[in-house]
Amino acid sequence: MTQLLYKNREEMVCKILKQEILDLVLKPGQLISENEICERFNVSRTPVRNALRLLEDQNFLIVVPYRGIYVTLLNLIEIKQMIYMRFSVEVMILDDFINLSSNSGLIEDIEYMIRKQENIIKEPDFLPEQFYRLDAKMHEIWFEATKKKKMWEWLQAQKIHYTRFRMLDFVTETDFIRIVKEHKNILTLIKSKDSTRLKDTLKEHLYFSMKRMRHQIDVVYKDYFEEEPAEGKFDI
Amino acid sequence: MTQLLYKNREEMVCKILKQEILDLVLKPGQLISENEICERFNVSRTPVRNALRLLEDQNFLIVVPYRGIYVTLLNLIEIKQMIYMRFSVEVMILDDFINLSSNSGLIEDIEYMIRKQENIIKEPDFLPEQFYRLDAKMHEIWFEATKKKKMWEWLQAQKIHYTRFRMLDFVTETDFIRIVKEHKNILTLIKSKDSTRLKDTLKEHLYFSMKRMRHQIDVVYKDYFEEEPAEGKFDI
DNA sequence: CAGTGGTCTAGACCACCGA
DNA sequence: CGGTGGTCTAGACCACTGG
Repeated sequence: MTQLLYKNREEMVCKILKQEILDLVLKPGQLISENEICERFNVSRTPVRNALRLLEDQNFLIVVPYRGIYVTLLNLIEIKQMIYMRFSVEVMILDDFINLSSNSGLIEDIEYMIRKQENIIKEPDFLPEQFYRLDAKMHEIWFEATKKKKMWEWLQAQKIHYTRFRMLDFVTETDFIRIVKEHKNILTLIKSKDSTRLKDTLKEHLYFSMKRMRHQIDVVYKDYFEEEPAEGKFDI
Repeated sequence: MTQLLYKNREEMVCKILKQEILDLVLKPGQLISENEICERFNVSRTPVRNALRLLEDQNFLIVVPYRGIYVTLLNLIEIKQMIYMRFSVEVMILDDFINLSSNSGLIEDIEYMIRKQENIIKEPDFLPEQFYRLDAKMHEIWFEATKKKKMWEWLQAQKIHYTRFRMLDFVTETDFIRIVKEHKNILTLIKSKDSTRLKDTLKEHLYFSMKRMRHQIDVVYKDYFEEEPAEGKFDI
């Protein structure tokens, strides 16, 4: 039974709904109902409510009292600010990282991660998720080395909107070769301890997905996003 | 009745426990029990469990399955990383802020906040909480102006440990005059658009509470903190 | 009004811990 | 073993929404 795959019904409901939201089976803006979920999974309200509350905390759902529960729309403002926060923090972290007395072993780690990235995108049955996992692992290296692991966890916890955003990105064509090339660039700059150019390259790297998606956002996936205030559009 | 002060029993339990934790009535490390809470407030497990889950999410409690629920210890590592994140982000924000074309009105806002701070600390029945609220309001100005309000909210949401840390700070003697002086310094540097010195001053400002508390942490409040790995002690 | 969520209870049974 | 939390159900009643 499905039962055995999950610790409990709450987790089952939560995980399944989450995946459906990420996969856009449940569309941004869509209405869902407590009772429907109860019936669908054949469980009582308690585990369903707990699951829904979790999903609300994680920003997948928004509960409107006495009306209904909606899948959240993607929020470009939040995504931009998330990227900005990543950028601010990572600039400083990398600055610390290149000044670490003994980072030679770590540089090898980074080189290894990049090689893995190169290999994986060549495989015929390659899945974008795998790449994003490797990408995250690489960034994690310098957070860990500069003893900022907790910060990395916080940043990860808040990136829900960003995650779904990237999910759209899968559908679109993603230029993994370019991404790996940028990673190599970053590595070179780390080695040469070129703080200034590192900053620019990192900015380019983190903001690239936003630039690439701009058209898709404005046209194809328009309904999945919250209205933006007009002035906010070009000042990422 | 107490009932009328709160939306529901869950909120009542949550708010009261939270305040007791912040006030150190419930001490870091202390064991509490679900059943005790139920009896004490005369409510069933459901609202208590929900309240406890919220407090756990907010890092006030840690639930150890089948054993008990403990008030969390303060975690210096997290506090340090929180300050670091504040610092990284705020450096960049202020850099954007001083380059804003029209920030003259905003500078007046900052001046106004600083004046209020000066006044409030002179009052005889002045409470530190009021000062911290004003302090937060001031920092918020440049987050808002650079359109990074969401980021500010995220940072606020994660500062629980930091909040209790500051709570200890109340007990200790806090040099509010110095803090206001630093604020004035920051303002001057904003006006002169001196990005480099702004960075240093901000660092000093944000890390000051940590330095001041160092002795208290190591001696007086030792039991309230988690063990730190020895090497982490001096590398904030 | 009917429908949705919001709140809560009582009580059941299970799973794990430490003595 | 006894005690703690972990999970879940069934069912009750309330409060707000929209038509």
